[in-house]
Amino acid sequence: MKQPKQPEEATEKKILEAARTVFHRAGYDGARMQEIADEAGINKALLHYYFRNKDKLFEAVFREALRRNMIPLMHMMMSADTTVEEKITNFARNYIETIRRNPELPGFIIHEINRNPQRLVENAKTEGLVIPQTLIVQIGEGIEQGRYNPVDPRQLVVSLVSMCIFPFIGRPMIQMAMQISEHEWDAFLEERITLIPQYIFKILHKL
Amino acid sequence: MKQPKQPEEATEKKILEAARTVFHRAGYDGARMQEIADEAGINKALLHYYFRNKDKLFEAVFREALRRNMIPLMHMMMSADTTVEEKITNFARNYIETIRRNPELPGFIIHEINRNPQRLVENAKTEGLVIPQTLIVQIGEGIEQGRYNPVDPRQLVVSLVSMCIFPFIGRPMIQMAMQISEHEWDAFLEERITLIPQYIFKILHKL
DNA sequence: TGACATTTTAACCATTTAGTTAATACATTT
DNA sequence: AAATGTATTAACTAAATGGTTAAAATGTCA
Repeated sequence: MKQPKQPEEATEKKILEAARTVFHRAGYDGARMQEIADEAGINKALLHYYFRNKDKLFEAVFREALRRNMIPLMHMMMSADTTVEEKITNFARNYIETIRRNPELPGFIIHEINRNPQRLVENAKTEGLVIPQTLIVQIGEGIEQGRYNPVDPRQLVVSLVSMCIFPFIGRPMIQMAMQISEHEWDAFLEERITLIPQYIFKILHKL
Repeated sequence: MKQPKQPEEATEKKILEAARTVFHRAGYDGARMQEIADEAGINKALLHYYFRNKDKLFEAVFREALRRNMIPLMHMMMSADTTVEEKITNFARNYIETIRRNPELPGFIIHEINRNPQRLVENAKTEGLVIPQTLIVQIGEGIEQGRYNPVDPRQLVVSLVSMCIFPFIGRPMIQMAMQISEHEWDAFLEERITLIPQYIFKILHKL
């Protein structure tokens, strides 16, 4: 009568997927253990069997989200063998195309970090999330060599990242203010992939 | 023995202030009516006497937050008697200096809008939050007249707004990634007030 | 097959939380 | 000062919620 036992680890996976869905939509405070259990199609007690409590389950979801969100950023800031221009172009495309498939990700992470900034610090330690400054340094060198306008590299990078991330967290506001229909939204995002690097280069490059 | 009755409306004000503090910090789901009562220094039942329930109290806080956050935006997009350049410069200064005094505001609003996008639509109706497109039109005209580069005005305005708002919601991430100390943060923000318009003009203005 | 370990469930428990009630304090008007 | 309406409180209630327990189902392997 009962379902057969799941093959190896399948349950844990189902739980994590369900937890991701619910936590991403509702945040830690808005998420209910019962809802996660329902979403996973299992008993609530089984959640506690696999993950001792809500905190532990959340932590697993948060860690994965952080990784998924930060990896494109770290890749941009690091990879030694690309030019400034390549890093910026790749980042815009890479980030927007990746996050597009999980558009609630940035909002989730940012909300949870602001709810408890300490968590970021601790995860940074254990997960080795030290963000390398290669891009910043590279821009600095370009300025010294007179190839770029004398901008503050940090301000420029923050602007780049802002322009890529904000549309995902501010979508309803943007759509309303700019009168962009649901139907137009995808094209609007797509356009940004190429526009944002162009903007940055206008700021960076000497005329 | 008991405190004397408060002068006229003072209690309602105290409650709203306390509710603002708590809701802004914790969001709707994270806020506790008891916590708000404590913060206001009153009995929990008094909350329900002034505002029938949590929803009604929250709605009051949310409406005020929305107004405070959107007014600078609307002012920029509207005011008939300023140039494109003035609108952009004023907005960056006005928005950053205002929000700086309530840095949790954008995060609060964005989180709550994403939790329930419908609320934005309804508030827009009742509060008359129809955002005028004067700035967009003005930029369009400037392009037609050959004074500006042929950019998409909406993309440009979204970029402007992104650069102004994101630092407030992404602060912990930015500080960590860019290695900006608490002490340096204020100066970093201050710099953006003038930098952001410069960036925008580089994109907009013909060389 | 049957003993043993692992996985899953139903039912339960303790605490928290939004909201209510009924009584009390206070101010105002007569 | 008595009467009346408003503001405030302490104590309570019902529902929701995270977590537990003990038993049942399932798989493994000697």
